[in-house]
Amino acid sequence: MEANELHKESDKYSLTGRVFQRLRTDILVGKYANNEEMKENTIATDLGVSRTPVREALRQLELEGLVKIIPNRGAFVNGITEKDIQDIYVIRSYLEGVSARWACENMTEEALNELEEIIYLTDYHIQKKNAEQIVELDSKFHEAIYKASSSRILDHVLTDFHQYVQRVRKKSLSDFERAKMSNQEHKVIVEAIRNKNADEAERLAHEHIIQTIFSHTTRGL
Amino acid sequence: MEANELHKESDKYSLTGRVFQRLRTDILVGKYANNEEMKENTIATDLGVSRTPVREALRQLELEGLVKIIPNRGAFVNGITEKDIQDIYVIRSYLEGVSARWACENMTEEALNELEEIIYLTDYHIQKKNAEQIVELDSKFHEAIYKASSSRILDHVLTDFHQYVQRVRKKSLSDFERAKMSNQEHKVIVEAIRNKNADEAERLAHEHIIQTIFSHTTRGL
DNA sequence: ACTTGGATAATTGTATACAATCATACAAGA
DNA sequence: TCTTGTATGATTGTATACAATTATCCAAGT
Repeated sequence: MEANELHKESDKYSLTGRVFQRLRTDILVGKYANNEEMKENTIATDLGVSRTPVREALRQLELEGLVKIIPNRGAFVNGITEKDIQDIYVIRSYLEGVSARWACENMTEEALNELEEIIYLTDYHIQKKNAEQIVELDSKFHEAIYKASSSRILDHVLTDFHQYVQRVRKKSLSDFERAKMSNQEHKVIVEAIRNKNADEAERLAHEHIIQTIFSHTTRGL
Repeated sequence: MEANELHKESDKYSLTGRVFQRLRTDILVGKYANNEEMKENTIATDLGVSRTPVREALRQLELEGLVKIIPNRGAFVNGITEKDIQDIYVIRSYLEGVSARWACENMTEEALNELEEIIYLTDYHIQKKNAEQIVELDSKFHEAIYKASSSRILDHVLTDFHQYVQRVRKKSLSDFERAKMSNQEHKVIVEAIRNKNADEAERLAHEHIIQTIFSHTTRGL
């Protein structure tokens, strides 16, 4: 579990938080069949904990839409479909645009330098063909812009969606040709933000995600 | 609590669900000061329940970002600010656009007729100056389009945001001049959807929310 | 006066116990 | 054979008990 994947302090320390993360991952990577019942007792004994943290985790997952709880009946898996992923990308394409726009007004010099450092490092790892690091840096890049938008609402929803798709398809950037183009797109986005060209930043960030969708669908990833 | 305000089955029946709704409303309408500590015991005795449902509700609220839980320390209110509301409107303006676009492909004849019925009814209540009904119909209109987008992801996030701002400012459409314009905008949106003019539908739905922001800020609501 | 240490109280975290609800199976009757 | 009722077991809902952690207070020492 990478550090940037948790947005609740309690995730690190509390049992409930860990159970939540665990179940979320398990659902997203498909360890549960869709509509499968998630019995509190079974999960609890499997994980070696009591029912209490399991219940709390299940109720959190319900809020995220990953499980459906029918009162007095139980919790049932609501995995995300291929269409859900596609939808999320489209939604992200718009919101990343807004994020880049707002970053124009709020991004600090340090944050900008950090972005450029990420781009530089990414170039290196593309050369070395280090898929793992490329994905990691891509996450950092996007989340840095989320933060720079200075909107906790936008940051919250984008981080959620980003993690959502991230977990399902880690393989996105293992096409090194696409990774190269992607990093190039990152470059011009940062340039637009540095020049405080909000319209351009929004358009470029939007197109960037659209490109990502395109490269997915054409390659069947 | 109107029927369209709950998107979890469990809300109706379980104690946890009711406590969740109650605390959420209380936070949004400002019954708790920002950063105020929400002690499990206090809330439990206040509501006449045990700590268990309160804990589960608090953890759900944490996921929504309405409270911040510090492990072994407690839960603290994270109320939404005026800026948060503004941000939500901007985000909605984009996503309502997407929603209208997708509705072009998926909306059934019945759903379209329902939309037109809502518009017709709204005209009536504007004449009668029934603010309550106007707000209610406005919600129905938007949520019908969310549903018609045939995207559970988009529906989920838009419904959340819509409820968010709804609860904070019920007064939005009590300006009858604005309500008139709003309904006019609804009319042309439906027309665009009926004609399956996706670009136009998106643009109009987007502008519609922008107008809403504008009427808020200029009137200081 | 200020800090530090430790006892005590308050609060959260987790587990368990009990109550309420629902699913299943099976038998009785039409 | 099909329905229906009922008993039984399984599962969830809620409350409570206990453990772990943290906050508070006060006294002792510098």
